[in-house]
Amino acid sequence: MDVTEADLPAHDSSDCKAVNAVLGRVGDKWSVLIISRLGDRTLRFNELKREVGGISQRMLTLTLRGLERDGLVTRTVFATVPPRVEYELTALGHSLREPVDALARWALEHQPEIAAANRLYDQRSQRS
Amino acid sequence: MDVTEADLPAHDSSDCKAVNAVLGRVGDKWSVLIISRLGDRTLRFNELKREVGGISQRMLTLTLRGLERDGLVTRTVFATVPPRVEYELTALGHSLREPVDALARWALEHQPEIAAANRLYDQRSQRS
DNA sequence: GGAGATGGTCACATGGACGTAACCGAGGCA
DNA sequence: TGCCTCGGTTACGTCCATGTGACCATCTCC
Repeated sequence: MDVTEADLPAHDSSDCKAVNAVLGRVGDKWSVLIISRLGDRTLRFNELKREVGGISQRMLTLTLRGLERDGLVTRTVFATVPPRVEYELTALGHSLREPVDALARWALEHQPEIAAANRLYDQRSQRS
Repeated sequence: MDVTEADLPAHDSSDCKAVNAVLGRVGDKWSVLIISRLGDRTLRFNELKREVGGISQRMLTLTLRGLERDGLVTRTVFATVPPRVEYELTALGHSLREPVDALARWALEHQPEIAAANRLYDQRSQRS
């Protein structure tokens, strides 16, 4: 049987676009970190900022807006003073953690091989 | 028990770097497409260029170099004339397909939800 | 009265990602 | 002689993502 077509997950252009959109999100360092932090509990804007560490206010806002737009997090404003805004993973956001964690596990598992390949490659290119 | 630490896949900074390196690769549109194309058979440079479609020669070279450096593909030069160069997934490269395909499957599966969330978000922000 | 926290927005700068096009060297072919 | 293919490399330009720092309004606390 011909599996060459069947086991490519994204083959037509519309599928490809959807996959690339998700891949773009996942390729984004901040999105992944935020989803990871939001995994166990809801966090407020500045809590998130402190927890993630190193993210600028602007990027946090932008990233959260993107995640919200994709239906991965919910934003809840409490009209207290000072204002309080809580971010929480949606069910969709939680379900994304599974494949992302799988990828992270792969990265950790194969990190030594990648590092070794890097060293080998750099050694060779230096020799030339 | 306290699982808040245990089930975060990347927590210390070195792990985080490794994960981000892989996430960067995966977030790269071309890398994923190339790995996908190389999944079933080895391809030559221009075959790959034609198969992927829309990639510039420069980006193909750069992306392949990156993948080679990470030990995901092998580059084999045949000293024929005209020269022939074949690219092939390594075992490591093949193993990466599994989590990446999982992510792609997630994307396809949840594409309608994401699209719906997008529409809803855009509607709301337009109303404001 | 002034500073700080909260959750942003806006203007600006900059670096890196990416595309475009030219060039290359060896050989086949007309 | 000159053009084509293959598999690049290099120079150059452009655009977008991201960081920086200022500003805002409101309330509390010192």
